[in-house]
Amino acid sequence: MERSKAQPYHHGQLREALVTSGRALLEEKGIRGFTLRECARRAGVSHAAPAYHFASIDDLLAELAARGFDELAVAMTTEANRAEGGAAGGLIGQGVGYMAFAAGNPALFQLMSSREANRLDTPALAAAADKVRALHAAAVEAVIPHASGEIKQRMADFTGASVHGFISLLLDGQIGGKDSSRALKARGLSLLSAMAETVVRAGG
Amino acid sequence: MERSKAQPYHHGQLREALVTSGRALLEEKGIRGFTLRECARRAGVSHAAPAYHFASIDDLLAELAARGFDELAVAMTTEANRAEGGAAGGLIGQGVGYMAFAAGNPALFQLMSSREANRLDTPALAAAADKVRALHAAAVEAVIPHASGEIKQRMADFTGASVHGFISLLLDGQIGGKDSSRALKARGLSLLSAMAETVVRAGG
DNA sequence: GCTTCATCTTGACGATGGAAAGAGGCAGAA
DNA sequence: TTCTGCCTCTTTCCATCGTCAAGATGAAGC
Repeated sequence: MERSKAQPYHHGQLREALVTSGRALLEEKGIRGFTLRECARRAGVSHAAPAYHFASIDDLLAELAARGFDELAVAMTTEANRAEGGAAGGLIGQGVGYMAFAAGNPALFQLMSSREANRLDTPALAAAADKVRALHAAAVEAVIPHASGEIKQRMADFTGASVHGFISLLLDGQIGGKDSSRALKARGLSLLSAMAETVVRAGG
Repeated sequence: MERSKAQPYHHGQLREALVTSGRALLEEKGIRGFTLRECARRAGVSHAAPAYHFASIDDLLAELAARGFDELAVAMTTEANRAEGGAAGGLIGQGVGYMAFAAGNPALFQLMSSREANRLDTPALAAAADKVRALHAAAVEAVIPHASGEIKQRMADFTGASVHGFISLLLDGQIGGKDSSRALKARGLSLLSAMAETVVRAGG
């Protein structure tokens, strides 16, 4: 069969291409609309080609989730570094990065947030999620370095739950149904600053 | 074909049977492992029988989610009524009911929490979710009846996000990985009481 | 008893995830 | 250079899925 130069027999970058097309497909069709064959189609290969790179569709989803956590970590770090206000500002910045990532990649974020319900579990995914958690714990630690371990953990629970819960409910339409994007950002920032204040108080 | 008395041609309660088997299947196999045909099999009917009662598989999932919200509302109300400590105790009770329901029905809860990602949207589902939200708003209102509308809303955001975020992260293994069930309950209660205290302070 | 009609079954269609077998092309050995 | 082996991709096949269309069943009203 004739083959154009754009689609040689050996793709060469198929794994990356599948991750890219898969991520787009996930956001377009949602978790339940995601199919391996459509990913392959968009990457320009046959439906069985992905098998060599991903053992199963769940393996590809797990890879997408793992890369999502990597990217989430970058977003959190970037915003934390840009923020002013010392350690507390850094913690708020992490929250901003977290929410911005979730808002920008809602379906991927939901996949990451419900990998248990979707039965996804690979070492790479666990490690990527661990890294995000460590980043968050370090930010809390920086705000209240002299507090007890228990208080630090409680504050990490509290801040993590607040940020994750707020953006999750928002993306799911449970809060702020008719508010403007601008107003929602203000509500998010308000939540973040109140949250940071609570942590600071807990450290004193 | 011969038919046992247990499986007459007309099931009679098929809709209810499908909801029951579907709910069990959801918890067993997760959202991505859920199939309409398996629901029908467990209900003892042919694979096409559900079509008369549910327009599509998404329609059945939406029904499961809607009933989940109904049940969640009952759990919240029951715990709130049982709680002591006035309005603040009631708010805490709602949180206890919320977490208990989520912990007892993790897959269903995740379905309810990501219906956007799963593209589920029916009037009954929206109404059931609204009722839960109204219940929560009323509990906050009862704690700080004299506060401004903005503060009430902010406190509802805050408490909703805290409770939802905590139990979501917990069910997904993001927090409390190796802790005992007892310790986790304590952490949850600690979070709830701190949360209620924050609301009370916001009202003064 | 007969009709009617909601309910359920059977059978079919296209699509999916996955396995098996074979073709294509690159890279190292001769 | 040519040959050989292996990694990659295609083709073909299978069981299963959701959904549709057509037919069978039986309860309820006449």
